[in-house]
Amino acid sequence: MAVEPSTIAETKTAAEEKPLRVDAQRNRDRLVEAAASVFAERGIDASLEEIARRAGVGIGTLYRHFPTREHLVEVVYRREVEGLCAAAGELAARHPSDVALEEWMRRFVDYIATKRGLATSLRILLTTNSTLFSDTSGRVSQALRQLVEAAVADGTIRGDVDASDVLHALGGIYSAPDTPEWRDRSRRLVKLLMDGLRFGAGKSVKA
Amino acid sequence: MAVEPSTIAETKTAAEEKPLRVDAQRNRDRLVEAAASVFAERGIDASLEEIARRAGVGIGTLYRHFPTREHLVEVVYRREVEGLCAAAGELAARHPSDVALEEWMRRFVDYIATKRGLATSLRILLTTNSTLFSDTSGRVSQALRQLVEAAVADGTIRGDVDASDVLHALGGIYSAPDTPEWRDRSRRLVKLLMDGLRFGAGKSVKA
DNA sequence: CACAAAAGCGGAGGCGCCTCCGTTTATTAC
DNA sequence: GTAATAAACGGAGGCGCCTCCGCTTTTGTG
Repeated sequence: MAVEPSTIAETKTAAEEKPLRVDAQRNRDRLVEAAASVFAERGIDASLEEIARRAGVGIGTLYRHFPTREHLVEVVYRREVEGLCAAAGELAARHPSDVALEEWMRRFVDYIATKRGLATSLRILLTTNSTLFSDTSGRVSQALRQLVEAAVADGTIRGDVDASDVLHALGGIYSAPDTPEWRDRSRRLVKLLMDGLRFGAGKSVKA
Repeated sequence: MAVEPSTIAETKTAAEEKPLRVDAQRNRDRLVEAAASVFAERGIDASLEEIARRAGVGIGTLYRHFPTREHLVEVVYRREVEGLCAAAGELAARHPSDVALEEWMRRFVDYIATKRGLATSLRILLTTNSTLFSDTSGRVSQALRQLVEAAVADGTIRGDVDASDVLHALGGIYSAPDTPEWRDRSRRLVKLLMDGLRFGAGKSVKA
């Protein structure tokens, strides 16, 4: 899926199959953008007409590009994963490795918050498109591994853990239903986890 | 479907919880009746408004009785199972036991044909209402057992099989997707199965 | 029977889904 | 540049979902 022409998903589609007419590509991008924000704020059952409206295109255009709601959901989902993974590299480049890891986990939590709503819709997708999940979950854990290994390597977190441990530790996030306090609690969990990871590290960033 | 007027599901609801006003009960019955026939001919996604129309009631009435499509589906489904099980007893009383068994299996096939379409909707139901399945499948296998045991007992079918064998043999029906010839093939399967069951029976009904 | 309260009715109305097709815009060829 | 063709646009229209609430019918009580 074109990991990066100019960062993420928007332009990628151009190179992908048929060279789509420029207006078509522009509209498609707008739709994805609009869909991401509308899904985020109204949930997965948001009105497709609102998405079209917000993208400034007709409803017909939306349907031409995305014949079903699920198609649109999938694209948005993939885009989010893409962004999350790209963030790993950027954070690693810009921050001390433990901070990068912490920040990335924070974003992961937000991402899960989105996906939570998508769950039902994804369930449907998974029956049709089974590559989707293995595909993306592989990418996510790879991104996490990169961060964890870097932090272990330079001693900002303890050495006796690996990426799958951390992923497991984050797993607890799923359990909480959609209570309003869910987000806060998850953040606390991330902080707690980071404290644990930093404890007993070879050295700390700012002694 | 209505296996016959005053045996089954229609009237039962009255006694079940609150003694529903007579007009309400009448409308409810009409709705179930209409739903059964509309679902049968248009599939599970049939318009609820058409059901209301066919029942001769307003759409509001439909929604008052059945707040969601799934509620309505469940009632229809249960009613069908009820009919199928009741048929076992009646067939046993009116026909030689092997003929009763054969006829019942034929009806079972038709029932599955209906359920096929319902599958998706039922999947949703099952997450909510998990008694439904165990409940009904128990009933069905009990009905089958009754027929098989009777036929074994009077020697019209071979003695080395039991109800679960037969149910298993019928299981193959599920495998076929929704080809148009599906129904015919299933009938042939039933016939074949019956021949196998009669073969080597202690005696046959009409020597 | 009469009357009030409770229960139920039904359909208008607002919204979303999705298709269809006449119009517009980009692309390609000259 | 212009013309021809293909690609894409967009929104009207038809249908279904579901809620809401003023009206009707039943039921209980005397």
